[in-house]
Amino acid sequence: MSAAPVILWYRDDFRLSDHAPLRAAVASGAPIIPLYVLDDETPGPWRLGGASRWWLHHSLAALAADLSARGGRLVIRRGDACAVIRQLARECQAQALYFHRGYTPAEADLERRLWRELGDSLEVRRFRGRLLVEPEQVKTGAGEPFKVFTPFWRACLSLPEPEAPAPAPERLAPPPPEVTGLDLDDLALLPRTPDWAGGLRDNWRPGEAGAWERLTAFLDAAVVGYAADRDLPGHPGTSRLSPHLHFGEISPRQVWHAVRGLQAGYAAATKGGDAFLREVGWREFCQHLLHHWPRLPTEPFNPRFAHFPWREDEAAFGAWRRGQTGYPLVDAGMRELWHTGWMHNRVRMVVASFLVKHLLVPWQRGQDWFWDTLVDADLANNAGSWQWVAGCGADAAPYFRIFNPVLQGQKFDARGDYVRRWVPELRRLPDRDLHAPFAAGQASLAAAGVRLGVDYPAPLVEHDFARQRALAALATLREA
DNA sequence: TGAAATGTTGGGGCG
DNA sequence: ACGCCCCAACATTTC
Repeated sequence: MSAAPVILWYRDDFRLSDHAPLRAAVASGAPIIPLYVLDDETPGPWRLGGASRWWLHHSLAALAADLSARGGRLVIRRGDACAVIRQLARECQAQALYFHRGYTPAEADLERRLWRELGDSLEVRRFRGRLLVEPEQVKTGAGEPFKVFTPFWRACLSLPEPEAPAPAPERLAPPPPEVTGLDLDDLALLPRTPDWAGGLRDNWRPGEAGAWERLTAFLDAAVVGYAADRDLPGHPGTSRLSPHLHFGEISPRQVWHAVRGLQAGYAAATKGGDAFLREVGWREFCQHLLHHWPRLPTEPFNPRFAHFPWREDEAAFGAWRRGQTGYPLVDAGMRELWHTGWMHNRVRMVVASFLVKHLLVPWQRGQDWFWDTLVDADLANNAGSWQWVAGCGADAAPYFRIFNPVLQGQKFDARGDYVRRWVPELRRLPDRDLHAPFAAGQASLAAAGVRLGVDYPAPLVEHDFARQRALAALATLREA
């Protein structure tokens, strides 16, 4: 007579190592039902985007394989998670439900419902593990949540060191054989007609092993120069861990300890490692912000911006999405995003600033596009970062800080590697004209085979005009 | 995790 | 030799 099974509910924590709910399930000695529930039906603005669906498919495939290798079996179902779990628990007489705490409003709601509806019949246990620091662990002197990053991060760093991560269990007891689920393919997560995922396949390896491959490669090479090189989009100076962290294929605690471990024996990694962990800190900050301000993805954190005179300009928004603004750095970024599902962070700031300030398109529209196209699309990071760029967020860049896309290109892509890669029609322009083809001489354009307005668009707006217009729009907020 | 405008300074050309 | 102007180069302020 085997014990009643434990349901191990997976959601954006698709790993076996450093996984407290899994460890507890193994320790219970009971059969384990690793469960993933795709909720595609519940209406809501944050249904998974296309790139996220692609990643999810492959991450689930990797998780299923990793579980099988240890004797387990992933069970996939679809529908409202609460209803699915209730049904499954009834089917197999489960004794318990273990899962990681989530921080989005929808996840928090779901957890409350689970407790209310199933708490009497099941042992419902929630674990921490998707963040370094729980929202309740850090508060300002006044007892409020932090609204400024630097003191937030200082408070995080003053806490005791995060626990050392635990290894993956060697074996786990399989679910009862009568428990069935869907095939991964039944979820229809992959793009079909057309299959636009070629660039994603070429650039990414979803899953726990792929996450460690990235982290290891980063710590072996790029972390030493990270503080400066992370700003160069043409240089492989960043970790590219963001999608792996979003899907929980690696935990921030594992990243933390890997970096600290390296720093302990290798002084050259001190500065870069700290700068890198600070970026992990921004992730924590955004997750905390969303926890405390659930309307972060829809409403400006700074309420004054509710009256900002945004423009509805579908043509300009379309040109931005397609990478046809006439500013090479902006266009390179948007094309990198479309092709690979990712964009270098420096360029994310520039393209976002361009949309919000040069075009005056609401930041929510940009957020929507990123949500659909980024493999690391994350509700908290996306909302926090767009609000930061737009100037209405917590600890935001002041609205009047307007990036000049030409200067940003000359400064961070001086040799043009990045622009030439993603905007090949400009490849033959000399460095001095590459970031401003509209200002190049006729001879230079002709020599490079570029006809403005034919091979490459003229600028959507002129920078000086757009800058003045954005500042004028901001001025209306002060009057209001 | 800016950029542009404005102010200041100091070297050098020139009458 | 001297004052004047120009204008980088740098600093400060403003948006």
